[in-house]
Amino acid sequence: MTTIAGLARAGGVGVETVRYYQRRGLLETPDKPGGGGVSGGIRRYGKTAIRRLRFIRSAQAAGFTLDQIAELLDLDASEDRLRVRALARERIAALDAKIADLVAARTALKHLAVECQASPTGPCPIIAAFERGT
Amino acid sequence: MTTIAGLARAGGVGVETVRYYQRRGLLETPDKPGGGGVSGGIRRYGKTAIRRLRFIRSAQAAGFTLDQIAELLDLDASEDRLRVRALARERIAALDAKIADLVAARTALKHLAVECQASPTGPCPIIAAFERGT
DNA sequence: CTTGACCCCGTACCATGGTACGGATGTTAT
DNA sequence: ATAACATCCGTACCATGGTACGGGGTCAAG
Repeated sequence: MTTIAGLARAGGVGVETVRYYQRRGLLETPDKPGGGGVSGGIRRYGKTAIRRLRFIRSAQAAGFTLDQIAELLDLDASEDRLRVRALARERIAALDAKIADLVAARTALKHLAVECQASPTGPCPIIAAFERGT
Repeated sequence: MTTIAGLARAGGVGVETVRYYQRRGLLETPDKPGGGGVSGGIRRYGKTAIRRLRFIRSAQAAGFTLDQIAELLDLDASEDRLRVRALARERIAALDAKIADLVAARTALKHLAVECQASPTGPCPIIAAFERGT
């Protein structure tokens, strides 16, 4: 049981980020303590919260948006594995597309950089390629 | 010589995007015509503008930010090829890092998806992996 | 019983790359 | 000359994922 700062530390994020996730509905905001109607002041977070925060971070690392992560968290509760797999497949396809784009860009740029170094006269091939719309 | 709509079409972007690039200083805003002080109304764009717009689009495809593209455009004028190569190398390194991240995410996710399909009992491996922080 | 550190909450702001609105003015076709 | 349409320009808004601010409350140590 820690405070919000401890939770944030456990998840490797800032306190403000935790609060942001709460606003987004990704993390729940626990009730304040004070067993008898006393409006106690400071919320406490347990292992569930930490697990959830880690979930968010690693799903994010897999490229899911916060909206998609919200859905995954719901699916965690509903155990709809088909839908989870569908989301995973979608994400894989998107990652494949993105990777292909980046590899193409990288290859082209690398080629141009080599060319530019090799031929120090005339217009810069990198700039020229961009001007041709390549 | 076309209007802003023609320029936008030539670059495959919307008119508002052209105007946005102008605001960002990436494209110049030509003087309005009207040779004798008459404040003529409609700006005209030539091949230079089209080339510049294409430049922006293709540099963007290589992952440069608009700020970096602004610098590249300046370098185009100054012919500082060393700096251009430096920017290109930076970009290549960033692309490599990004690609590695995405490939790792893709591989992990793919693995989990297969696993999830293979073992339809117990907790969903995809969800479980995220909860472990993988 | 005060000081200092931390928490709470609403609200505002940031970067990035646009997209939309709307009144005024310009241009073109009929 | 008048309707229809495009351009101009300032300004506001959008999504995404945060980050910062400021006034007030709470809590533990000294």
